[in-house]
Order: sequence, then structure tokens, then C-alpha cells
Amino acid sequence: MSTPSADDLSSDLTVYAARLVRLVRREHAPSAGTRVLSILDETGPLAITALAQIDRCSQPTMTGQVNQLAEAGWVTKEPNPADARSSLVHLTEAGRAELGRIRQLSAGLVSERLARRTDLSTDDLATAVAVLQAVLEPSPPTTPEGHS
Amino acid sequence: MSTPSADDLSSDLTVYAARLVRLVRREHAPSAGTRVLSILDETGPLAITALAQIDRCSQPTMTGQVNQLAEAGWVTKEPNPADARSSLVHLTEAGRAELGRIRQLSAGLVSERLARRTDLSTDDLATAVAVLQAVLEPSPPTTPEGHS
DNA sequence: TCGATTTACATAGGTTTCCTATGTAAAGTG
DNA sequence: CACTTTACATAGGAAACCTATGTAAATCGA
Repeated sequence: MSTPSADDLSSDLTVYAARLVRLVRREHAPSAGTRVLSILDETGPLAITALAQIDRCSQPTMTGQVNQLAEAGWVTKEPNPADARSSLVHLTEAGRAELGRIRQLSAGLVSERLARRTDLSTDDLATAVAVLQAVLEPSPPTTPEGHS
Repeated sequence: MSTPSADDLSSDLTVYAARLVRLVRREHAPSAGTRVLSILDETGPLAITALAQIDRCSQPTMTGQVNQLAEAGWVTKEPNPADARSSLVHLTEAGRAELGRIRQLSAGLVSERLARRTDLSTDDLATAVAVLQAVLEPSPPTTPEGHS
């Protein structure tokens, strides 16, 4: 098997990522709000703008998503004691349960298909996730935030 | 570092894939038709329904995308000598050039960000692509279509 | 302390990317 | 040669985004 160039691999990565997203969405993701639940689960309560920045979307988009999630009962908006302009978005128990459900489904889809490939291990999956994460990291060229 | 479970990794894969897709689209992908150009480049001329199956989208969606691509001059629809109902979609020279342009851009975005990570190699990128491909493979376990 | 700027959201309006349902015409089938 | 299937096109609509802009709270300077 010939070794494809890094450039070919790079564009393949985005093409296949796009297909995966559509596959999962059609299969069982009830809304784009899944990402939001995932963020809240990792970080705890956040304000809308902070959520939008983390998810790399516009603030109005995040407002809409949070509203949908709130209607579904998966998050609540509670007053921010430190700032009356904003509210903190909290993940509810139902939201946590929903997140678990979605994760099981997409995990099932991914790991089931991966299991058929004896040449690909969980380690390889971890590598794939690390690569995607690395690509998604913002550009900290001259001003690293130096968190310690 | 603790080793995350295969399930966690599986759901992470889709979440990050979704973010990557949005990142690339915002950055420079002029349309969803990129995938179609990519398929035609790999396979040669195809009819609409075949394209839709390969790209895992509905036939009307593919009809629309091919029309857009044809308007842009990146593909042409030519009569199928073997079947008057369908036409074969051909990639034009301009289409091939556009595909090259897009690939350069997304490859630049990916490899540039990846280059900052000394712990991730081109091999790891290849692994990531292989994992995504594996997940996207249809399920042909018991009923291979036996194309020969 | 009070006007001026900034910040955090909400709302309005529009685009892109998909889908299902359905109609039409060519291709196979008994 | 009717009858079903196949390949597309069209109609209509939903979902996930965006930019521009308005409102109210927070902050800042004189």
C-alpha cells in the first residue's frame, strides 16, 4: 500500500468527517444541541457567550440552541449572581441522561463498525480523536495563554 | 493520563468531527459540492443515483448539488449511451482545478495546525483517516454485493 | 455621580444544506 | 403491450447556521 501524502490525508480527514457527521445526525442525533450538553458536562454551568466561544459558533446560534435545550428540559437558565445581564446554563439530570443516551448510540455506531476491522484498535481510535482535537485547537501563535 | 473508554472516544469522534466540518466550511469551503468533486475524481464519471449512494445522501440532494456544480462549470452532464434516463456526470478540467484548490486550503489548515503538535505524526493522521473511513463503511457482513 | 462605552443577550431576517413525497419518462418483464 | 421498476426532476419544508441590530446591565472617566 502506497503512503498517501500529508496533504491528501488532510483533505480526506475533512471529507470523511463531513460524512460521519451526516451519518450520525440522520441516524439518531436529535439536534445540534448535543455538543452543548457535552460542553456543559465537561465544564459545569456557563453563560451563553462562553458556550458560543467554546463551541465556535455565533452567540445568536447558541441562544437558540440553549432555548431548545431548555424547552426539552435538558438545561435550565438560572440567574448569574455575579452579573444580571447573563444567566448561567445548567445541565439538568434529564440532560445528563440524554447525553448518556446519545453517547451510547453514537458509541455503538462507531465501535460496532470499528470492531469489524481487526487492523484498527482502540488505540487507533484514541489517535484519531487526538488528531481531530489538535486540528480544532485555536491558533495560539505568539500569545500562549500559559495556564501553568 | 487516564485511558478513556472506547465508548467515550467514539462519541468524542463524532463531536470533534462536527466541529471540524464547521471550521472548514466557515474558513473556505464554497459549497457542499466538494465531496462530489472528490468522488468523481476517484471514480470517474457516474450517474446521479450512484453519486448519491456513494455520498450517502438522497437523490434529490445530489441532483441539486450536481446542478450547482454544472452551473459553476466544474462538472458536465452528458448523455449516458447505455441508458437514456440517466446522464453521466463528468468532472471538467476546471472542476479538477477547483478540487485541487480546496484540497490545498483544507490541507493547509489541517497540516498547519497538526505541525504544531510534535506528538502527532503523519502516521497518526493516516490512522485518523483510516478510522473515519472504517466507521463510514456500509455494513456488508452477511450479504456482500458481489460486484464481479 | 452621571453620561459614554462596553458587554451579554435577544430578536429579525436570510442563507445553505439537507430531507420526504411525488410526478414523468425510459427500461425491463411476462 | 400493459405492468412494474428505475433514474431523475420538482415541490415544499425543516434544521443549523449566519450578520445586523436593539436593549439592558456593567464599567469607566471626568
